[in-house]
Amino acid sequence: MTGPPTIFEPPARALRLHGSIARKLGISIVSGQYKPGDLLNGEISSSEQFAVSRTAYREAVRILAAKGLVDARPKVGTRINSKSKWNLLDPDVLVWIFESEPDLDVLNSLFELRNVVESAAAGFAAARRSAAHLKAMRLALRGMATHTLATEAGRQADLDFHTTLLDATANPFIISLTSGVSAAINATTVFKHRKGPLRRDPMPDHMRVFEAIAAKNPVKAEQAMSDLIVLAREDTPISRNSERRRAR
Amino acid sequence: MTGPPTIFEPPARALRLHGSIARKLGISIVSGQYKPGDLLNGEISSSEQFAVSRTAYREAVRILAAKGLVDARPKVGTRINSKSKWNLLDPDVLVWIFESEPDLDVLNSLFELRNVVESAAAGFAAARRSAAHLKAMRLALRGMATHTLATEAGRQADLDFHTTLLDATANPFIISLTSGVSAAINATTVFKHRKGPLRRDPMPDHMRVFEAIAAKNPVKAEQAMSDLIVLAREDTPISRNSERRRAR
DNA sequence: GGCTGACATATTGTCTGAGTTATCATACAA
DNA sequence: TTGTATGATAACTCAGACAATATGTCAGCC
Repeated sequence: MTGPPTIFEPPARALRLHGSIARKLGISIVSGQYKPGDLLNGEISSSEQFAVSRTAYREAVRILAAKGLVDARPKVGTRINSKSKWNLLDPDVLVWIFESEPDLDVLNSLFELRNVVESAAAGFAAARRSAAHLKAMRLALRGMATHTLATEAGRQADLDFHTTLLDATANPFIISLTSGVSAAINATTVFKHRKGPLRRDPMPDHMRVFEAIAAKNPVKAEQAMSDLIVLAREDTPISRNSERRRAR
Repeated sequence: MTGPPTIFEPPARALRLHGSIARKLGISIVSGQYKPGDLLNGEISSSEQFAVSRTAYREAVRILAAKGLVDARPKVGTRINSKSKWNLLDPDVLVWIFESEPDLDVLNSLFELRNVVESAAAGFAAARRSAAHLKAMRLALRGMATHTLATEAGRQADLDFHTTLLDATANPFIISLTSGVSAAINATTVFKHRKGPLRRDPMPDHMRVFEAIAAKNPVKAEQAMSDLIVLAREDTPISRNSERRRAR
C-alpha cells in the first residue's frame, strides 16, 4: 500500500484550457482579488472574457468548487466561499498561494503546521521505518550534500528526504500531505535563494533527523525535525508585501 | 478573517447530477472497487452507463481529478491515481471513505493524525483564544450536556466545540482542516451509536480541555485534548469488515 | 400590517453532436 | 540503438439549445 520509494511519476503534463483557467481564477481568489462573498460574473460573460467556451469555463469552476474555493448555485451565481471552507492544504491551492506572494502571517502559519505534523511524522517514522526507507533517506541526503539546494537535483533530493519520511509513517493521511508539503518546501526554498544566495548549511539539521530515525528514537527524531523546521523558517526571508490586497 | 462563531451555513443543497456522479465514482474508488492504475471506461460508454450526458460525466471527472483521485489525459484515458496522490483530508473524500465502511487501519490512522493536529491546536488555542471563543465553547459544552450525543442538537454542539477550538488557533491552515475534522467526528460518532446505545460520558474529557484553554495553559490543553481523542478512539467500535476489498 | 402562495426571472445545470488536439504505439529511417 | 514520421484513440473544446432551480415580487387573504 504505502509503496516504497518507487518514484515513477508522470511528468506533469501541460495544463489544458480548463486547468489553466481554474489556475488563473484560483490565484485571483487566494490573492484576495476576489473576496469571500463576492460573486463571479455569469458563465456567459466570464467565458467570453476568457475567450473560451462555456464548457471549459464551467469545468474550471467545478475544479474550484471541488477545492472549496467557490460555490455555484442556480439563480444565485458562483460565490467565493469563506476562507474557512478553502482546502488550503490542497497542493494546487498551496501552489496558487505561493504564486501570489503570500504575506508573512500565512508563511508563519504554514511553518507552524508543518512543525506540528512533520515533527510527529518523524517520530512515527523512527518507530516504523523499514530498511528500504532508511536506504532511500540516506541516498537523498547524499544527493543534497553533493548537489546543494542551489541546483534542481539538490532540491529534488531534499523533497525525496521529506517524502520518504512521511511515507515511513505508514499513515495514509499523513502520506496524503506529501504533495502539499512538497509544494510548500519547493516554494519556500525558491524564496530563500531568491533573496540571498548563501545561507546556513542545511545538512547538519537533516543529518540529526536521519540519525534519530536510524536509531529508532522517536523522541529525538521529533525534536530534531522540529529544530529543522524552525531553522528553515528563520532562513526564509519575509516577503515584503504583507499588505497589498483589496481590489476589484 | 477568522470570523467568530457566526454560524450561518447554507443548508447544503441537494447534489446536482455531476455531484452525485462524482460521489458514486469517488466511493467506488476509495472503497477499492477501482484500484490505482485502473482505467475508467471512456467518456462515451461511462456517460451512457450512468445515463447522463458526456458534459455531466466530464464535470464529475473534473471534480475527482481536483481531489487527486484520478488523472485524465487524451489517448490514455482516465486513470486512478496512486493513493499517495489522493487528498484524503478533503471533506468530500473523507465522507466517501466513511460511506464505504473503512477498515480498522484507516480509522486508527485518522485518529492518530487527529491526535497530533488537534492536540497542538488545543495548545495554540489556549494561548490565543479570545473571550468570544471561550464563550462559544462554553455554550457548546452546555449544549452537549443538555442534549447528549444521541440527538442531532447534541452532536452539533460537539462539532461547534471542536470547530471553535480550531478557529481559536488563528492559523488558517489548521482552520481549513475544520470541515475534514467535522466529517470525521460526525461519521465516527454515528458509528459509536450504531453499535452500543450507551457509552462513557464524554463531558469530563471536554471539560478538562475547556478548563485548560480558559486558564490559558497550553501544556495542559494539549494533554487534555490528546486524552480526549484517545478515549474517543477507544469508544469507537472497530468495523468488523477489515478485509472485504478487491473487486471489479 | 403581516402572512401565504403563485409566478416571473435570472442563473446555473444538462443535453446533443460536431470538430480539435494531445499522446501513445508502431513503423520506418539513420 | 537512436531518432523521426505516421496513425489511431482518447480526452478536449466548441456552439447552441432547452431544463431545472432558487430568488424575489406581488397579489390576495387573514
